Amino acid sequence: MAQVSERSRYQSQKQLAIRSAASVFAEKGFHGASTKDIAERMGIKQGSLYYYFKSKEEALGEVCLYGIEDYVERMQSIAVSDQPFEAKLMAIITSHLSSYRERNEALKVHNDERLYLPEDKRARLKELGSNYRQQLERIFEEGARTGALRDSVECHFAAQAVIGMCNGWGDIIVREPDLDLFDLIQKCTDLVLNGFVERPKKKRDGSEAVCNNQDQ
Amino acid sequence: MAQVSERSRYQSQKQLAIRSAASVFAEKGFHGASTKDIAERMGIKQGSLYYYFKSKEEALGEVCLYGIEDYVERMQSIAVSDQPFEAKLMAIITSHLSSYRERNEALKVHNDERLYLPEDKRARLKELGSNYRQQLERIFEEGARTGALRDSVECHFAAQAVIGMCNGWGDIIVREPDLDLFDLIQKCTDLVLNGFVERPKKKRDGSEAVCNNQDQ
DNA sequence: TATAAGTTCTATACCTTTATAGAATTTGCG
DNA sequence: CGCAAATTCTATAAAGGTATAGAACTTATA
Repeated sequence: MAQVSERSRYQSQKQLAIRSAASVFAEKGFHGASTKDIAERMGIKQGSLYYYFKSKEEALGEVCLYGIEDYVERMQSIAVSDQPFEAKLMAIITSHLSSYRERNEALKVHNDERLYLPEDKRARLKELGSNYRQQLERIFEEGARTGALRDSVECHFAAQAVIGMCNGWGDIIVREPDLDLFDLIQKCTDLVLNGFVERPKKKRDGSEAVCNNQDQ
Repeated sequence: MAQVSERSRYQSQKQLAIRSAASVFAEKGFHGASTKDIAERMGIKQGSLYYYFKSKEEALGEVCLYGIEDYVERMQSIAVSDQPFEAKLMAIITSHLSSYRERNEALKVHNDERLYLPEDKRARLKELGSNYRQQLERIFEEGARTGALRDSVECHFAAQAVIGMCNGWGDIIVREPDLDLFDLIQKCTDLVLNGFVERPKKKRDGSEAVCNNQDQ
Protein backbone atom coordinates (compact mmCIF):
# COMPACT_ATOMS: atom_id res chain seq x y z
CA MET A 1 0.00 0.00 0.00
CA ALA A 2 1.48 3.27 -1.11
CA GLN A 3 0.75 4.96 2.16
CA VAL A 4 3.54 7.49 2.26
CA SER A 5 3.27 8.80 -1.27
CA GLU A 6 -0.51 8.57 -1.27
CA ARG A 7 -0.70 10.98 1.57
CA SER A 8 1.83 13.27 0.03
CA ARG A 9 0.40 13.26 -3.47
CA TYR A 10 -3.22 13.56 -2.42
CA GLN A 11 -2.52 16.38 -0.08
CA SER A 12 -0.45 18.40 -2.48
CA GLN A 13 -3.02 17.94 -5.22
CA LYS A 14 -5.79 18.87 -2.84
CA GLN A 15 -3.89 22.01 -1.94
CA LEU A 16 -3.49 22.77 -5.63
CA ALA A 17 -7.20 22.18 -6.13
CA ILE A 18 -8.08 24.65 -3.39
CA ARG A 19 -5.75 27.29 -4.76
CA SER A 20 -7.04 26.76 -8.29
CA ALA A 21 -10.60 27.08 -7.11
CA ALA A 22 -9.71 30.20 -5.16
CA SER A 23 -8.16 31.73 -8.24
CA VAL A 24 -11.12 30.99 -10.48
CA PHE A 25 -13.74 31.98 -7.91
CA ALA A 26 -11.90 35.24 -7.26
CA GLU A 27 -11.90 36.02 -10.96
CA LYS A 28 -15.37 34.91 -12.03
CA GLY A 29 -17.34 34.57 -8.82
CA PHE A 30 -18.79 31.32 -7.52
CA HIS A 31 -21.67 31.04 -9.98
CA GLY A 32 -19.67 32.40 -12.88
CA ALA A 33 -16.94 29.83 -12.43
CA SER A 34 -17.36 26.31 -13.78
CA THR A 35 -15.82 23.12 -12.52
CA LYS A 36 -14.19 22.87 -15.94
CA ASP A 37 -12.41 26.20 -15.35
CA ILE A 38 -11.09 25.00 -12.01
CA ALA A 39 -9.96 21.63 -13.31
CA GLU A 40 -8.20 23.22 -16.28
CA ARG A 41 -6.36 25.66 -14.06
CA MET A 42 -4.97 22.77 -12.06
CA GLY A 43 -4.23 20.69 -15.16
CA ILE A 44 -6.76 17.89 -14.90
CA LYS A 45 -10.12 17.14 -16.56
CA GLN A 46 -13.45 18.36 -15.26
CA GLY A 47 -14.67 15.03 -13.99
CA SER A 48 -11.47 14.35 -12.08
CA LEU A 49 -12.07 17.33 -9.86
CA TYR A 50 -14.72 15.31 -8.03
CA TYR A 51 -11.99 13.14 -6.65
CA TYR A 52 -11.07 16.10 -4.46
CA PHE A 53 -14.43 17.79 -3.90
CA LYS A 54 -17.81 16.22 -3.38
CA SER A 55 -19.40 19.22 -5.07
CA LYS A 56 -18.65 22.69 -6.33
CA GLU A 57 -20.20 24.07 -3.18
CA GLU A 58 -17.87 22.05 -1.01
CA ALA A 59 -14.98 23.55 -2.97
CA LEU A 60 -16.25 27.02 -2.13
CA GLY A 61 -16.49 26.09 1.52
CA GLU A 62 -12.92 24.85 1.63
CA VAL A 63 -11.59 27.89 -0.21
CA CYS A 64 -13.32 30.25 2.22
CA LEU A 65 -12.01 28.36 5.20
CA TYR A 66 -8.50 28.30 3.80
CA GLY A 67 -8.63 32.04 3.19
CA ILE A 68 -9.88 33.12 6.55
CA GLU A 69 -7.87 30.67 8.64
CA ASP A 70 -4.65 32.24 7.49
CA TYR A 71 -6.06 35.69 8.12
CA VAL A 72 -7.22 34.86 11.64
CA GLU A 73 -3.94 33.20 12.53
CA ARG A 74 -2.01 36.33 11.76
CA MET A 75 -4.42 38.37 13.87
CA GLN A 76 -3.91 35.91 16.68
CA SER A 77 -0.16 36.26 16.67
CA ILE A 78 -0.40 40.03 16.62
CA ALA A 79 -2.97 40.12 19.41
CA VAL A 80 -0.87 38.10 21.82
CA SER A 81 2.35 39.91 20.95
CA ASP A 82 3.92 42.34 23.33
CA GLN A 83 3.72 45.55 21.35
CA PRO A 84 2.09 48.84 22.30
CA PHE A 85 -1.32 49.68 20.86
CA GLU A 86 -0.18 51.74 17.92
CA ALA A 87 2.26 49.10 16.79
CA LYS A 88 -0.41 46.43 16.97
CA LEU A 89 -2.81 48.51 14.96
CA MET A 90 -0.25 49.06 12.26
CA ALA A 91 0.70 45.40 12.26
CA ILE A 92 -2.92 44.45 11.74
CA ILE A 93 -3.40 46.89 8.91
CA THR A 94 -0.15 45.64 7.39
CA SER A 95 -1.26 42.04 7.66
CA HIS A 96 -4.66 42.78 6.21
CA LEU A 97 -3.53 44.91 3.29
CA SER A 98 -0.50 42.87 2.34
CA SER A 99 -2.64 39.76 2.16
CA TYR A 100 -4.26 41.37 -0.87
CA ARG A 101 -0.93 42.21 -2.47
CA GLU A 102 0.15 38.60 -2.09
CA ARG A 103 -2.93 37.78 -4.15
CA ASN A 104 -4.46 35.90 -1.31
CA GLU A 105 -7.38 35.08 -3.53
CA ALA A 106 -8.98 32.83 -0.98
CA LEU A 107 -9.56 35.76 1.35
CA LYS A 108 -11.23 37.70 -1.42
CA VAL A 109 -13.44 34.71 -2.14
CA HIS A 110 -14.34 34.49 1.52
CA ASN A 111 -15.29 38.15 1.57
CA ASP A 112 -17.29 38.16 -1.64
CA GLU A 113 -18.74 34.68 -2.09
CA ARG A 114 -19.27 33.07 1.31
CA LEU A 115 -22.91 34.12 1.38
CA TYR A 116 -23.63 31.60 -1.37
CA LEU A 117 -22.89 28.81 1.08
CA PRO A 118 -25.83 27.30 2.95
CA GLU A 119 -26.28 28.42 6.53
CA ASP A 120 -24.79 25.33 8.15
CA LYS A 121 -21.63 25.40 6.10
CA ARG A 122 -21.12 29.02 7.06
CA ALA A 123 -21.19 28.47 10.81
CA ARG A 124 -17.46 27.85 11.14
CA LEU A 125 -16.63 30.83 8.97
CA LYS A 126 -18.85 33.05 11.07
CA GLU A 127 -17.07 31.88 14.16
CA LEU A 128 -13.67 32.71 12.73
CA GLY A 129 -14.83 36.08 11.43
CA SER A 130 -16.28 36.98 14.80
CA ASN A 131 -13.10 35.85 16.45
CA TYR A 132 -11.11 38.18 14.22
CA ARG A 133 -13.36 41.12 14.98
CA GLN A 134 -13.43 40.43 18.69
CA GLN A 135 -9.68 40.26 18.91
CA LEU A 136 -9.45 43.58 17.16
CA GLU A 137 -12.05 44.96 19.53
CA ARG A 138 -10.02 43.80 22.49
CA ILE A 139 -6.96 45.51 21.11
CA PHE A 140 -8.94 48.72 20.93
CA GLU A 141 -10.20 48.19 24.48
CA GLU A 142 -6.67 47.73 25.63
CA GLY A 143 -5.71 50.91 23.81
CA ALA A 144 -8.43 52.81 25.58
CA ARG A 145 -7.39 51.38 28.95
CA THR A 146 -3.77 52.29 28.54
CA GLY A 147 -4.67 55.81 27.54
CA ALA A 148 -3.62 55.54 23.92
CA LEU A 149 -7.21 56.20 22.83
CA ARG A 150 -10.10 58.36 23.85
CA ASP A 151 -12.28 56.78 26.51
CA SER A 152 -15.32 57.44 24.37
CA VAL A 153 -14.17 55.22 21.51
CA GLU A 154 -16.62 52.43 20.85
CA CYS A 155 -14.53 49.40 20.20
CA HIS A 156 -17.13 47.49 18.22
CA PHE A 157 -17.53 50.38 15.85
CA ALA A 158 -13.79 50.90 15.66
CA ALA A 159 -13.11 47.29 14.74
CA GLN A 160 -15.77 47.19 12.04
CA ALA A 161 -14.60 50.47 10.59
CA VAL A 162 -11.00 49.32 10.32
CA ILE A 163 -11.97 46.01 8.79
CA GLY A 164 -14.29 47.73 6.32
CA MET A 165 -11.71 50.28 5.31
CA CYS A 166 -9.07 47.60 4.74
CA ASN A 167 -11.44 45.48 2.69
CA GLY A 168 -12.27 48.54 0.64
CA TRP A 169 -8.59 48.98 -0.21
CA GLY A 170 -8.41 45.30 -1.12
CA ASP A 171 -9.95 45.67 -4.54
CA ILE A 172 -7.83 48.71 -5.31
CA ILE A 173 -4.63 46.98 -4.24
CA VAL A 174 -5.35 44.05 -6.51
CA ARG A 175 -6.21 46.34 -9.43
CA GLU A 176 -3.21 48.65 -9.04
CA PRO A 177 0.00 46.66 -8.66
CA ASP A 178 2.16 49.79 -8.52
CA LEU A 179 0.48 51.15 -5.44
CA ASP A 180 2.97 51.74 -2.63
CA LEU A 181 1.67 49.45 0.06
CA PHE A 182 3.87 50.67 2.87
CA ASP A 183 2.84 54.24 2.22
CA LEU A 184 -0.80 53.18 2.20
CA ILE A 185 -0.42 51.30 5.48
CA GLN A 186 1.03 54.36 7.14
CA LYS A 187 -1.72 56.59 5.88
CA CYS A 188 -4.44 54.22 6.99
CA THR A 189 -2.93 53.90 10.43
CA ASP A 190 -2.59 57.63 10.68
CA LEU A 191 -6.19 58.14 9.62
CA VAL A 192 -7.49 55.73 12.23
CA LEU A 193 -5.39 57.27 14.97
CA ASN A 194 -5.53 60.96 14.16
CA GLY A 195 -8.15 61.67 11.52
CA PHE A 196 -7.66 64.38 8.94
CA VAL A 197 -8.08 67.42 11.16
CA GLU A 198 -4.96 69.25 12.32
CA ARG A 199 -3.81 68.45 15.83
CA PRO A 200 -0.78 69.28 17.92
CA LYS A 201 1.97 66.66 17.54
CA LYS A 202 2.72 64.55 20.60
CA LYS A 203 6.10 62.96 21.26
CA ARG A 204 5.33 60.24 18.73
CA ASP A 205 7.21 60.46 15.45
CA GLY A 206 9.27 57.31 14.98
CA SER A 207 6.10 55.48 14.11
CA GLU A 208 7.59 53.88 11.03
CA ALA A 209 9.85 51.74 13.18
CA VAL A 210 7.01 49.93 14.88
CA CYS A 211 6.44 47.65 11.95
CA ASN A 212 9.28 45.39 11.05
CA ASN A 213 8.30 41.81 10.37
CA GLN A 214 4.82 41.92 8.93
CA ASP A 215 5.63 42.73 5.34
CA GLN A 216 6.72 39.40 3.98
CA MET B 1 -51.84 54.56 -32.07
CA ALA B 2 -51.83 54.44 -28.31
CA GLN B 3 -48.99 56.88 -28.04
CA VAL B 4 -49.66 58.40 -24.65
CA SER B 5 -50.35 55.24 -22.71
CA GLU B 6 -47.75 53.24 -24.61
CA ARG B 7 -45.08 55.53 -23.33
CA SER B 8 -46.43 55.44 -19.84
CA ARG B 9 -46.91 51.68 -19.64
CA TYR B 10 -43.64 50.76 -21.29
CA GLN B 11 -41.67 53.09 -19.11
CA SER B 12 -43.22 52.02 -15.85
CA GLN B 13 -42.75 48.37 -16.72
CA LYS B 14 -39.17 49.03 -17.74
CA GLN B 15 -38.59 50.71 -14.42
CA LEU B 16 -40.09 47.72 -12.67
CA ALA B 17 -37.90 45.42 -14.72
CA ILE B 18 -34.77 47.31 -13.67
CA ARG B 19 -35.75 47.26 -10.03
CA SER B 20 -36.62 43.58 -10.15
CA ALA B 21 -33.31 42.80 -11.79
CA ALA B 22 -31.52 44.89 -9.16
CA SER B 23 -33.25 42.99 -6.41
CA VAL B 24 -32.42 39.56 -7.81
CA PHE B 25 -28.85 40.45 -8.77
CA ALA B 26 -28.27 41.87 -5.29
CA GLU B 27 -29.49 38.67 -3.71
CA LYS B 28 -27.96 36.02 -5.96
CA GLY B 29 -25.26 37.79 -7.91
CA PHE B 30 -25.27 38.23 -11.68
CA HIS B 31 -24.37 34.67 -12.59
CA GLY B 32 -26.44 33.14 -9.82
CA ALA B 33 -29.58 34.95 -10.94
CA SER B 34 -31.66 33.60 -13.80
CA THR B 35 -33.86 35.54 -16.18
CA LYS B 36 -36.68 33.42 -14.81
CA ASP B 37 -36.04 34.78 -11.31
CA ILE B 38 -36.16 38.33 -12.56
CA ALA B 39 -39.29 37.83 -14.63
CA GLU B 40 -41.08 36.14 -11.75
CA ARG B 41 -40.23 38.95 -9.39
CA MET B 42 -41.82 41.42 -11.75
CA GLY B 43 -44.80 39.18 -12.40
CA ILE B 44 -44.26 38.14 -16.02
CA LYS B 45 -42.93 35.04 -17.74
CA GLN B 46 -39.28 34.44 -18.50
CA GLY B 47 -39.53 34.97 -22.24
CA SER B 48 -41.36 38.25 -21.85
CA LEU B 49 -38.41 39.82 -20.12
CA TYR B 50 -36.71 40.10 -23.50
CA TYR B 51 -39.21 42.69 -24.50
CA TYR B 52 -37.39 45.00 -22.07
CA PHE B 53 -33.80 43.77 -22.26
CA LYS B 54 -31.88 42.51 -25.24
CA SER B 55 -29.93 40.21 -22.94
CA LYS B 56 -29.28 39.46 -19.32
CA GLU B 57 -26.02 41.36 -19.61
CA GLU B 58 -27.83 44.44 -20.84
CA ALA B 59 -30.05 44.20 -17.77
CA LEU B 60 -26.97 44.24 -15.56
CA GLY B 61 -25.67 47.29 -17.37
CA GLU B 62 -28.89 49.19 -16.86
CA VAL B 63 -29.12 48.23 -13.20
CA CYS B 64 -25.58 49.42 -12.54
CA LEU B 65 -26.17 52.68 -14.32
CA TYR B 66 -29.42 53.26 -12.46
CA GLY B 67 -27.69 52.61 -9.14
CA ILE B 68 -24.73 54.87 -9.59
CA GLU B 69 -26.53 57.72 -11.32
CA ASP B 70 -28.62 58.35 -8.24
CA TYR B 71 -25.57 58.12 -6.05
CA VAL B 72 -23.57 60.57 -8.14
CA GLU B 73 -26.41 63.02 -8.33
CA ARG B 74 -26.60 63.29 -4.57
CA MET B 75 -22.86 63.86 -4.40
CA GLN B 76 -23.23 66.58 -6.99
CA SER B 77 -25.83 68.46 -5.03
CA ILE B 78 -23.76 68.24 -1.85
CA ALA B 79 -20.59 69.33 -3.60
CA VAL B 80 -22.09 72.51 -5.01
CA SER B 81 -23.94 73.36 -1.81
CA ASP B 82 -22.81 76.18 0.40
CA GLN B 83 -21.91 74.31 3.58
CA PRO B 84 -18.63 74.26 5.45
CA PHE B 85 -16.33 71.28 5.03
CA GLU B 86 -17.44 69.28 8.02
CA ALA B 87 -21.09 69.57 7.11
CA LYS B 88 -20.37 68.42 3.56
CA LEU B 89 -18.44 65.44 4.79
CA MET B 90 -21.26 64.43 7.07
CA ALA B 91 -23.81 64.94 4.33
CA ILE B 92 -21.84 62.68 2.02
CA ILE B 93 -21.53 59.96 4.61
CA THR B 94 -25.22 60.31 5.34
CA SER B 95 -26.11 60.03 1.67
CA HIS B 96 -23.87 57.06 1.17
CA LEU B 97 -24.91 55.07 4.21
CA SER B 98 -28.61 55.83 4.01
CA SER B 99 -28.68 54.64 0.42
CA TYR B 100 -28.00 51.18 1.84
CA ARG B 101 -30.75 51.48 4.41
CA GLU B 102 -33.19 52.42 1.69
CA ARG B 103 -32.23 49.09 0.16
CA ASN B 104 -30.78 50.75 -2.83
CA GLU B 105 -30.04 47.38 -4.31
CA ALA B 106 -28.89 48.83 -7.59
CA LEU B 107 -25.94 50.52 -5.89
CA LYS B 108 -24.94 47.23 -4.29
CA VAL B 109 -25.15 45.55 -7.68
CA HIS B 110 -22.98 48.26 -9.18
CA ASN B 111 -20.38 47.77 -6.46
CA ASP B 112 -20.32 43.98 -6.55
CA GLU B 113 -21.20 42.93 -10.08
CA ARG B 114 -20.14 45.62 -12.54
CA LEU B 115 -16.88 43.81 -13.28
CA TYR B 116 -18.84 41.12 -15.10
CA LEU B 117 -19.74 43.66 -17.78
CA PRO B 118 -17.51 43.82 -20.84
CA GLU B 119 -15.03 46.65 -20.95
CA ASP B 120 -16.97 48.85 -23.34
CA LYS B 121 -20.18 48.68 -21.36
CA ARG B 122 -18.29 49.71 -18.25
CA ALA B 123 -16.86 52.90 -19.66
CA ARG B 124 -19.77 55.10 -18.62
CA LEU B 125 -19.83 53.59 -15.14
CA LYS B 126 -16.13 54.25 -14.73
CA GLU B 127 -16.68 57.83 -15.70
CA LEU B 128 -19.41 58.29 -13.12
CA GLY B 129 -17.43 56.55 -10.40
CA SER B 130 -14.39 58.71 -11.11
CA ASN B 131 -16.60 61.74 -11.06
CA TYR B 132 -17.85 60.79 -7.62
CA ARG B 133 -14.37 60.26 -6.26
CA GLN B 134 -13.03 63.44 -7.80
CA GLN B 135 -15.78 65.52 -6.34
CA LEU B 136 -15.05 64.08 -2.94
CA GLU B 137 -11.37 64.78 -3.48
CA ARG B 138 -12.15 68.38 -4.30
CA ILE B 139 -14.16 68.70 -1.13
CA PHE B 140 -11.14 67.49 0.82
CA GLU B 141 -8.90 69.93 -1.08
CA GLU B 142 -11.24 72.71 -0.19
CA GLY B 143 -11.16 71.58 3.43
CA ALA B 144 -7.37 71.69 3.43
CA ARG B 145 -7.36 75.13 1.83
CA THR B 146 -9.79 76.62 4.33
CA GLY B 147 -7.78 75.23 7.22
CA ALA B 148 -10.29 72.64 8.34
CA LEU B 149 -7.79 69.89 7.59
CA ARG B 150 -4.11 69.25 7.91
CA ASP B 151 -2.11 70.47 4.92
CA SER B 152 -0.49 67.09 4.66
CA VAL B 153 -3.73 65.26 3.95
CA GLU B 154 -3.63 63.48 0.62
CA CYS B 155 -7.00 64.02 -0.90
CA HIS B 156 -6.93 61.05 -3.23
CA PHE B 157 -6.22 58.75 -0.33
CA ALA B 158 -8.82 60.47 1.82
CA ALA B 159 -11.55 60.08 -0.77
CA GLN B 160 -10.84 56.40 -1.38
CA ALA B 161 -10.68 55.70 2.33
CA VAL B 162 -14.04 57.30 3.00
CA ILE B 163 -15.69 55.54 0.07
CA GLY B 164 -14.19 52.21 1.13
CA MET B 165 -15.28 52.61 4.72
CA CYS B 166 -18.83 53.49 3.72
CA ASN B 167 -19.04 50.54 1.34
CA GLY B 168 -17.80 48.31 4.12
CA TRP B 169 -20.68 49.45 6.32
CA GLY B 170 -23.06 48.81 3.47
CA ASP B 171 -23.27 45.06 3.93
CA ILE B 172 -23.64 45.42 7.67
CA ILE B 173 -26.41 47.99 7.33
CA VAL B 174 -28.36 45.71 5.04
CA ARG B 175 -27.85 42.73 7.34
CA GLU B 176 -28.74 44.55 10.58
CA PRO B 177 -31.94 46.53 10.18
CA ASP B 178 -31.92 47.71 13.79
CA LEU B 179 -28.61 49.49 13.49
CA ASP B 180 -28.90 53.17 14.42
CA LEU B 181 -27.91 54.86 11.22
CA PHE B 182 -27.67 58.39 12.57
CA ASP B 183 -25.39 57.25 15.35
CA LEU B 184 -23.24 55.40 12.84
CA ILE B 185 -23.01 58.44 10.59
CA GLN B 186 -21.80 60.56 13.46
CA LYS B 187 -19.19 58.04 14.48
CA CYS B 188 -17.91 57.66 10.93
CA THR B 189 -17.65 61.40 10.50
CA ASP B 190 -15.89 61.73 13.81
CA LEU B 191 -13.44 58.99 12.91
CA VAL B 192 -12.55 60.61 9.62
CA LEU B 193 -12.11 64.00 11.22
CA ASN B 194 -10.50 63.17 14.54
CA GLY B 195 -9.39 59.56 14.63
CA PHE B 196 -9.49 57.54 17.81
CA VAL B 197 -6.66 59.17 19.72
CA GLU B 198 -7.50 61.70 22.41
CA ARG B 199 -7.12 65.32 21.38
CA PRO B 200 -7.98 68.65 22.94
CA LYS B 201 -11.46 69.78 21.96
CA LYS B 202 -11.65 72.79 19.73
CA LYS B 203 -14.59 75.15 19.63
CA ARG B 204 -16.57 72.66 17.56
CA ASP B 205 -19.33 70.78 19.36
CA GLY B 206 -22.62 71.55 17.65
CA SER B 207 -21.68 69.17 14.91
CA GLU B 208 -24.99 67.34 15.04
CA ALA B 209 -26.77 70.43 13.70
CA VAL B 210 -24.90 70.44 10.43
CA CYS B 211 -26.97 67.68 8.93
CA ASN B 212 -30.59 68.43 8.46
CA ASN B 213 -32.02 67.37 5.16
CA GLN B 214 -30.07 64.34 4.03
CA ASP B 215 -31.85 61.66 6.00
CA GLN B 216 -34.90 61.10 3.89
C1' DT C 1 -66.88 47.71 -32.93
C1' DA C 2 -62.83 47.21 -35.72
C1' DT C 3 -58.15 48.12 -35.98
C1' DA C 4 -53.37 48.37 -35.18
C1' DA C 5 -49.84 48.90 -32.09
C1' DG C 6 -48.15 47.32 -27.88
C1' DT C 7 -47.46 43.74 -24.55
C1' DT C 8 -47.21 39.11 -22.84
C1' DC C 9 -47.45 34.18 -23.45
C1' DT C 10 -46.18 29.42 -25.05
C1' DA C 11 -43.05 26.46 -26.97
C1' DT C 12 -38.67 25.29 -28.14
C1' DA C 13 -33.80 25.16 -30.13
C1' DC C 14 -29.53 25.18 -28.43
C1' DC C 15 -26.08 25.32 -25.19
C1' DT C 16 -23.62 24.81 -20.78
C1' DT C 17 -23.09 22.80 -16.48
C1' DT C 18 -22.97 19.46 -12.61
C1' DA C 19 -22.27 15.10 -11.00
C1' DT C 20 -21.68 10.03 -11.62
C1' DA C 21 -20.05 5.46 -13.33
C1' DG C 22 -16.83 2.70 -14.87
C1' DA C 23 -12.66 2.18 -17.68
C1' DA C 24 -7.89 3.31 -18.03
C1' DT C 25 -3.70 4.75 -16.30
C1' DT C 26 -0.20 5.79 -12.92
C1' DT C 27 2.30 4.96 -8.70
C1' DG C 28 4.99 2.79 -5.13
C1' DC C 29 6.43 -1.37 -3.48
C1' DG C 30 7.03 -6.54 -2.35
C1' DC D 1 8.16 -7.55 -12.84
C1' DG D 2 3.40 -7.54 -11.39
C1' DC D 3 0.10 -6.37 -7.93
C1' DA D 4 -3.14 -3.27 -5.58
C1' DA D 5 -4.30 1.14 -4.38
C1' DA D 6 -4.59 5.72 -5.91
C1' DT D 7 -5.46 8.89 -9.38
C1' DT D 8 -7.21 10.51 -13.69
C1' DC D 9 -9.82 9.92 -17.86
C1' DT D 10 -13.93 9.33 -20.98
C1' DA D 11 -18.59 9.36 -21.65
C1' DT D 12 -22.96 10.58 -20.38
C1' DA D 13 -27.43 11.43 -17.81
C1' DA D 14 -30.06 14.94 -16.06
C1' DA D 15 -31.04 19.50 -15.26
C1' DG D 16 -31.25 24.24 -16.00
C1' DG D 17 -30.42 28.43 -18.48
C1' DT D 18 -30.55 31.95 -22.56
C1' DA D 19 -32.58 33.70 -26.32
C1' DT D 20 -35.94 33.53 -30.26
C1' DA D 21 -40.23 32.99 -32.96
C1' DG D 22 -44.69 33.39 -33.53
C1' DA D 23 -49.26 33.12 -31.43
C1' DA D 24 -52.43 35.31 -28.33
C1' DC D 25 -54.08 38.80 -25.73
C1' DT D 26 -54.73 44.03 -24.30
C1' DT D 27 -55.35 48.62 -24.89
C1' DA D 28 -56.48 53.04 -26.81
C1' DT D 29 -58.63 55.13 -30.24
C1' DA D 30 -60.82 56.02 -34.89
